[in-house]
Amino acid sequence: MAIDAPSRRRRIEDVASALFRERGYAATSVRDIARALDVQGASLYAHVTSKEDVLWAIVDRAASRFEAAARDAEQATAGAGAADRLAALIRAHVGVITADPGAASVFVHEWRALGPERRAGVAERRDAYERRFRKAIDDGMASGEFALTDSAIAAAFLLTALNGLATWYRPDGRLTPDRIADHFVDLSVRTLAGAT
Amino acid sequence: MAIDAPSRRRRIEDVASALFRERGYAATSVRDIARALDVQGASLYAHVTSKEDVLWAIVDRAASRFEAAARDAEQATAGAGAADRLAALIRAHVGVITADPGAASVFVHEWRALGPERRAGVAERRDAYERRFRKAIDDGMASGEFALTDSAIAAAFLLTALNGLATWYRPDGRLTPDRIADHFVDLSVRTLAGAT
DNA sequence: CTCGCGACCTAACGAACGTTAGGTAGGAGT
DNA sequence: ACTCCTACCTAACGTTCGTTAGGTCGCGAG
Repeated sequence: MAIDAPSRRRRIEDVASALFRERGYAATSVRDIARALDVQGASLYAHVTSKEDVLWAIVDRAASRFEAAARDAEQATAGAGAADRLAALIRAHVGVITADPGAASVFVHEWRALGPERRAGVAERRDAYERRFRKAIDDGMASGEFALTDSAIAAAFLLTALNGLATWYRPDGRLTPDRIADHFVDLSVRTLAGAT
Repeated sequence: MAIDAPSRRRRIEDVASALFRERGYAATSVRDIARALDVQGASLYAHVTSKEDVLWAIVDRAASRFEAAARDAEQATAGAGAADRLAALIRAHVGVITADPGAASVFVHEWRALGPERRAGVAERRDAYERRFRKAIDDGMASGEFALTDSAIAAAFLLTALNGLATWYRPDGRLTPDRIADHFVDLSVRTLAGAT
């Protein structure tokens, strides 16, 4: 086997990501995933223990990527101001989404389909992740870099706009991930720091 | 029958809206909807011809509301500048979402579950609706009210942020619909008109 | 050569799905 | 009193779902 051939398990998750993104988890059957791999539905169970397990693997990996990217962004801007830190967080967020839009979209939209305990865990990680953005916004308000009357609604506004990228991004689109990140940083800073 | 008692059909659609919003169309069974109404699953078919028909009714009505609200907003700001027109469009959008978050959320997220012909029709109406925002943004760029380098990505950014409200809005939340509209207009204008 | 193993197959399971058929109860209109 | 009509019921249909069982094939290692 070639050294970098993706494992069968991994290829299943990638195909499932794309299908879950397009139709949603509930509307995608195990046989749909198998058909995209030119295989019988039952054959997947040699590599996978359940359908929800595939969803969990996708969501968990995507969550870890977002977390790692945000951690790196914060470390790289340790001494800088809140606006620079937020810009780095946004670039990291855009980078994770564009690197794997399927997984990112599933993470954003389909995690509700998980069982109660896993869903609760994801909700917690999601909240912690959003708090990093929230903190950067609050710090920016405190330092005068941002001019806002309500950081909670600004954070919700911004994060939804950022996450929307997972829905509409296409690798063959007009803009490269870097250009999109540029625009997103620009738009976000305008949103928060507009002249009052 | 009391004059303003909602019809049984309408009550089914309202309950279905809420369930579709929470779990998605595919993950909600006809028997789930029936259980929420304290009725057997098969009993719904006295009022409804199919599950997809319920989805279609919800989506179609929501689409009509968005269209009517946008039309009114444009008429009310016929002589004003692009920024004022966009502000009116945003207020209208927020108003429709907060008036019926279930239907709005289903319109935004679940229309993909419709059959091909209906889905295509909704996609077209959706595009036409978004073009109204796009036009206001382009007009604002032309008149100098907005300072942007790429109206397409700004429109996508903005519309996703606006639509996100359908996901996180709760009637018993901290902010009234009017206050949310104030914030959304403020944030949007900042996003588009930031000092460059 | 043979052994084991990864990858796949067919067949089938019970459960849940959307939907249909046919029937019952009660209230409103004549 | 009789007849609709609305609203609901139980029972069942065919299909699809996620999943299990058991078998086949080919290939690399000993």
